[in-house]
Formats: sequence, C-alpha cells, structure tokens
Amino acid sequence: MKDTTPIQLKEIGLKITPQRQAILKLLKGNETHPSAESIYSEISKKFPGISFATVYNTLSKLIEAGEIRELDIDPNKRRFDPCVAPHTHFYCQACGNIFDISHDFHLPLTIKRIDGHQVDVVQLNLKGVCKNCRKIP
Amino acid sequence: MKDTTPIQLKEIGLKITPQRQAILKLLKGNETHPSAESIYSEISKKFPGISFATVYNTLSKLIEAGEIRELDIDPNKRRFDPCVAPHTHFYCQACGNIFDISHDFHLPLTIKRIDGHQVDVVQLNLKGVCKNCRKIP
DNA sequence: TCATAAATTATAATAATTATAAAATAAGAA
DNA sequence: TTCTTATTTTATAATTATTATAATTTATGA
Repeated sequence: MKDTTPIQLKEIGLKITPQRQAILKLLKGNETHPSAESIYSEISKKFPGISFATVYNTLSKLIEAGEIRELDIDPNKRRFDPCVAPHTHFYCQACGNIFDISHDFHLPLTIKRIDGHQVDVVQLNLKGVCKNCRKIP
Repeated sequence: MKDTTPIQLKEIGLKITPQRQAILKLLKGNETHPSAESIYSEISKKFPGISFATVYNTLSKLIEAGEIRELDIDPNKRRFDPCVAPHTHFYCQACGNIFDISHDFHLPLTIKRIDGHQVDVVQLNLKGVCKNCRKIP
C-alpha cells in the first residue's frame, strides 16, 4: 500500500534533523517494507556518517507516534511499513521480500476485546513463495 | 490449542535420543508457545549437559517434518507451537505471553494462490494487553 | 546570540541464533 | 553381541540484529 501522507516531525514533538528528514523521505511511499539495515545502508549514501542508533531511534519514535508500523512477519529481522492502514502482507520464504496484499479478508479490525484480552493490533500474515521466486526452480 | 498427538521420531527419519525424547515430552500438549531458551532451561533440569545447538537442531527438524509450527508473533524471539492445526494467537505486549484464541475468524485457510504468490502459511496474529496484565496498573 | 534539551555519533554490550569440528551414540548389519 | 557408520551431541566460536552508554553536536525557542 502506497502511503504518501507527509509525516510532520514537529507535530509529533520531534526535532527536525537532516537525518530524520532523510529517513522520512526514504519511508514515504516506500512499499518494500524495509529493515533497519536497508534503511541504514540507503541513508548512508547521502549521510555517510549516520549511525545505526539514529536509525533505530527514529524508527522507534515514529512507531510510538503511530506514524509507521512494525510488521511481525520476517523471522529474522524487524520490518517497517510507512502505511499504517490495516492490510495483509505476504512474506516470501525464498527471497525475503514482503508484498502488500490488497484483497480484503474481512478481518475483525474493530475488535477491542477477546477472551478478556485487550486487542490493539490485528495482522494477517501470508507466507510462501512469491510470484518471482516461483519462476526460478 | 492442546495437541497431544505423539510425534514418532523414527517415522520422520530421526534417531531416538534421550534429548529429543525430553524435548518432545516437553512440547506435547504444551500451550505456552515456548521459546528455544525456555525449552533449553526446562530440559536442562533433567539433562544438565544439553546444548542450545541440540535444542535448535531438534526444533528445526521437527518444523521441517511439519510436526510443530513456528510463530511470527514475538518480535524478540522464535516461538514454537506443537499444535499445527491452524488457530489464532494473541501476544501480550506487556508480559510476552502468547495465548491461543479459539474463536473462528473464518480465515481463508485453503487459499493456495494470491496475486500470483504461492501461499503455504496463513496466520492471524492479535496483539495487545492480556487479561492478566490489564489487572495490574 | 545563548541556553538547553534533544539528537547524533562512536562504541560497547547484549541477546538470539547459527556454524564448526571433535567426541559420542543410535541403529542396522554382520 | 559386536562392529560400522552415519547421525547426533557437545563445546565453542562466530554471526546478526538490536540496544545501551556516554560524549559531542545540534535544533530550537528565549
């Protein structure tokens, strides 16, 4: 899902720094569900000095502010999605890529309580072999 | 979901070792969705010499054989479920416990293809604050 | 311009998992 | 039962992702 809603750092109480602006620019409309590592290496091209801590810190603050989401789908690392609207993801166990699935599975997105537990997040994950990897035997 | 189906090591081409038997015994009917660490420390009581590699190796083989499932719900570690029948899980972001949810969300469990991708796994994850943690302010 | 809280960096530490190689063992054959 | 061999286990080191720490730098508002 492409989400190009601009994130206003100031409005979520964060200082505007060039590093953060670069991270936001990279995230905006990004549909690759990047990991911290891929964000770091991309940003490094423009900011050779940026540190991993900055990437993780910024991502944590953005999650806290509800501006991005973290996905629990890649067993190896954290993956981030700038699109916070609920939608299904497909994880390819061959290449590790994550694809957005726009098909509506009619999930109970408004459920607030189940078995006495308070529900804050609902995510449907599909896993298998993606379109591209299926071609390669 | 309690699954007490006995796992026959021999039938899945694995040698019967005391360590593996202990791991299987611990897994059978276990509804706590243990991590490798919790399995290791539990087994260590009976087998003080067991190594982490054995735990991970055994779990990998059991997953390969389709005898247990791995959950993508705990952002910090791998969690395992001896019950392979599809069902929903709830992860408590406060205590880290995972609960089985028996409510039927009518998931498309038989879907084999979507957007050209081959679907092998469908999992619905709920996250929030569990029953017990809600009581404690 | 200044003061200050916040952010960034370099670095070290931690936690989970995987790899390696030597020693031990299960299991089938003799 | 003993032997043989492939498998398994163990000890250990290595790797990977992430988090913590503390010193330095910087954004921001006075």
